[in-house]
Amino acid sequence: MKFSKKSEYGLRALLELCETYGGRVLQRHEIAERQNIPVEFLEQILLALKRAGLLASRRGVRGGYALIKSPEEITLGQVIRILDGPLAPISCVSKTAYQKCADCPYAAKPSCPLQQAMGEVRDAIANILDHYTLSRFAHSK
Amino acid sequence: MKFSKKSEYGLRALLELCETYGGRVLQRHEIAERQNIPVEFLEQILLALKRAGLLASRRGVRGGYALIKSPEEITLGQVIRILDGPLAPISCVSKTAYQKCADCPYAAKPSCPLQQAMGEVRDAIANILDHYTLSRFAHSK
DNA sequence: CGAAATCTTGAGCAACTCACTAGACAAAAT
DNA sequence: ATTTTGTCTAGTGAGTTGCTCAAGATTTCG
Repeated sequence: MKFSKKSEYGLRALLELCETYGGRVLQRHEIAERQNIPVEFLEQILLALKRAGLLASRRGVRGGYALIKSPEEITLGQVIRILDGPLAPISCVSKTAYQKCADCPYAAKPSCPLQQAMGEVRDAIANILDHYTLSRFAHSK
Repeated sequence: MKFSKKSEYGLRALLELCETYGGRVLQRHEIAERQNIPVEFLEQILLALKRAGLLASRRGVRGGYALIKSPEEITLGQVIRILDGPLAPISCVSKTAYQKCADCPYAAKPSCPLQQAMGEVRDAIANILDHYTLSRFAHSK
């Protein structure tokens, strides 16, 4: 029931990018050094965030990465879903990636006790993370 | 950010055991069949729950497993921690298994933004699961 | 007592995921 | 043209997950 390093590194990297938002770009090695993250691994994370539309990048000599959206528009939930997949603790209660349980005897029935409990958990997690913006995140530093 | 099959199977097995609480014992194959769980795998789960003091067992011809505590006294949080380990999404916010982050630059500082956000998540999860009893769980079936 | 039924223990294993590494390639600046 | 950056794809070692197997211990019943 843990978040991966990917999410953790991703959030820490965004923390740095929030600071220079609207200003200069940051290069991967700058982020990596300040946040103590293996640079090639960080790269994959930054690229994923770029593909998801959160970051822009420029190659070449004065290249680097920059936030493309304002920190108020980005939530921790978004970031974690990009890097770690759905938040739901079991897939039959996921709203973004629902999947019917294959082996659960309650799958066919009208209600499943597990689903009810896990649904509450999912909602609680999503409620926090989908309302926690990067601006608040970065500001609490 | 998922719970394992172990927790899922464990909870489903306890669902069955709640039904016969105070009455007869259940054998692993009965539970396995009804809940559609591989019997040898289930066994490991039942033994873990036994070692944790939730179940009693008897060997031999009329043997089987039975709940040793009342369903009101057992919470989903307890069960999941037994089978899956701590609930916290990152170990630096775990109350039952705290561990200082090795590489985080905020580890030394007075406050860490990640810790604050993840702490809220941890509390929300624990709040639900540590108050959700097996009796409520089984009753919602 | 002895056989059958059941739990107990420990080991093993294939597939997968995680965290990271490496290397070739593309584009931008000088 | 060369250097500096990002881009992409693939690989890899360690660990975890989900499960299987086999040998043993204990209880009941005939």
